[in-house]
Amino acid sequence: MSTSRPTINDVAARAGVSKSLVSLAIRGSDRVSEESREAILRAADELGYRPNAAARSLADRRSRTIGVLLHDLHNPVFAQVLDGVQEIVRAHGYRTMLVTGHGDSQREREELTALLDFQVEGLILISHGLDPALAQQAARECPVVIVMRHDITGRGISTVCADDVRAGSEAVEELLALGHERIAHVSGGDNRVGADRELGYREAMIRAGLDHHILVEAGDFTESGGRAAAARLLERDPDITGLVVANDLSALGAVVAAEEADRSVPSDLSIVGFDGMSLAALGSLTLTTMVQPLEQMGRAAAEQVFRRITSPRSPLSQDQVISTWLPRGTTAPAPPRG
Amino acid sequence: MSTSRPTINDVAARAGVSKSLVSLAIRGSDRVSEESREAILRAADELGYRPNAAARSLADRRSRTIGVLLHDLHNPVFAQVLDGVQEIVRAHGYRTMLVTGHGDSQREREELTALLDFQVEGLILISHGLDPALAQQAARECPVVIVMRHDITGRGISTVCADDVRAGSEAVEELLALGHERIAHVSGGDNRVGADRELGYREAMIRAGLDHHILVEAGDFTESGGRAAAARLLERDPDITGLVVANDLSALGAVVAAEEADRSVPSDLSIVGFDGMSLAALGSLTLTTMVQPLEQMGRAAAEQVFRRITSPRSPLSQDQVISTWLPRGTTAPAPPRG
DNA sequence: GTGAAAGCGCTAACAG
DNA sequence: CTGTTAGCGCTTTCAC
Repeated sequence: MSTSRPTINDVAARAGVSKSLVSLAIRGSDRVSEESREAILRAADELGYRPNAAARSLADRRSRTIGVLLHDLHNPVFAQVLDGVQEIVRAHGYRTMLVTGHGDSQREREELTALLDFQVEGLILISHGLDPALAQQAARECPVVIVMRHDITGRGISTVCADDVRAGSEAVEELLALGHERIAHVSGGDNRVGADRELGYREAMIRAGLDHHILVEAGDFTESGGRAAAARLLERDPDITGLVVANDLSALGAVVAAEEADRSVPSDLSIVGFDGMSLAALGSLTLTTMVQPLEQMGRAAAEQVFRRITSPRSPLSQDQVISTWLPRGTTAPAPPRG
Repeated sequence: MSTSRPTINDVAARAGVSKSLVSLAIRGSDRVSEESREAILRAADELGYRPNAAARSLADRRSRTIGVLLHDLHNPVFAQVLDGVQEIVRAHGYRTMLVTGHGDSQREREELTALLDFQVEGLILISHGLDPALAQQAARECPVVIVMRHDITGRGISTVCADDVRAGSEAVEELLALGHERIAHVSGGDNRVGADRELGYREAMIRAGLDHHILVEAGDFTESGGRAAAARLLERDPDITGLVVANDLSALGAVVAAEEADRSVPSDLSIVGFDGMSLAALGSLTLTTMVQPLEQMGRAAAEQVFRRITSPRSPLSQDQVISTWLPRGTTAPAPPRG
């Protein structure tokens, strides 16, 4: 059991050398004689020695750890971004320490604090509901990269985002191209990503001269929120033929609402989401969506963190990635006017 | 920037006391005079002091951290278990350190090693493909609780599992009750969870005198694997009316395969999954499934870990939870015999 | 090459 | 109540 693990001293004793030499040998320094190295490695192996990470990061003053705050784990979208992050972090020989705040700001603060207490060397924040003050505060202690929220800026903060306004407009424009006019919107609630997509929707509608058809109900990026909001929209205006929904997860909810309202998708009603989440293509239901390059965003974020760790004076970046239209099973030409 | 955070010494100096007293005050000991406490807390606050987690866990010889290994983050099922885990871990004032192995055994070993190097006080392993040797090795260093794999046992290992054999049988029996006879199975590949569910399927078929209709194709717990396996089954025997699929994720894939084979679900073909994953109810597609109480399993696992941390000699448990039939949109009475 | 000594920031006796 | 003294396990000068 926890009969305390062997320490560097045990190895040193067994190999008959000093602990400094063990330290060097373990980390593969070349200033150790072949002979000593062998003895040390063998002793370590026999003892089952492995360095204590806490001691090392204390002495080293670097944790070799990147902290990642995720909104939550239920939306697979975050997992996709995380994959990109992990790939780069691992490549640098670092580890990632993952926490989630479940969209609760207080909880996010606690978790972030815990990461900082652990002396993470960099922070990647992936949460659309993130409190800007939190991020700015964290940025005083280590490099911070924010994914999906370009509006949070400040000293020490970089961002990796899609152009959500443009994506919002493009979703509308694609529906327009399919002949839709009565296009409503399920928004993403009180946060910048949602607000931007909604803005894009509104602008595109106005540009198309369809201001009078602008119709919005608030969702919250969850499946149930999207379902409820879509239901309200369909009740307010049964003539809607197109629905632009703030993200894929709530768009899946909107599909449910559509069926409950006896609208068949896509023949009666076209639905578009955002994100390109991996599980959005299921069964009969393959969601049309504005895809974001999620893994790529994760990689970009991690790369930026390491750039800043390596050269703290390197410039802060504001990466922007491109969202693209991915037509699948929930969109079709507008039904003939009734 | 990282201009080194204030330490306990800085606080002590500023408050005009010794660092031991600061240590006590910070942790809320009552052996500190009201006067000193105030001075210390104020100094700490002014300096923005927060204890260094690495130093603390080194001196304390406890990390107050529970390590969690997850198969991967793309199957929302794991997120649900994790929620239960986190709830309990937080309640104990501990933190969780989360890693994933993406189903790769070598990678799982690395990540597990990293957790142990960090001196986690307990380990919760949630990965159906887990290598038993890995778990047993880890159990020599700290209490280990394995979720979903009752077959991995050993000194220091507890388990929290559903009775997958029974669940497998029950899925079949429910289909039998709906009048199905030609019931095939998409398995979960080379791991015990999958094997158990398959065994349950086989046993139930045999008990029903339907051995000659036993038909199995191997999936791998992924959506695409389920889709491919289901497609093969439908080709091998077009008369199948029921499909028991090893987990929800692959069941969703099976639904796609069914539609591609022009079988309509559930009127032509009933499909059952396992797990009760939150995203299995989407749009027209609400999957019938054998639900496991995922959050509860997570809580049970965490509670067991703390029980073992608190009293190392407390008995190893083998918790078993109940899977229940949740009929939804992908099952229906068997079509009349052609 | 190798070892002795001095910390990293914190906790934990043990005296006062 | 409070300060002193030792470490926790590891890295890192800096002599030899």
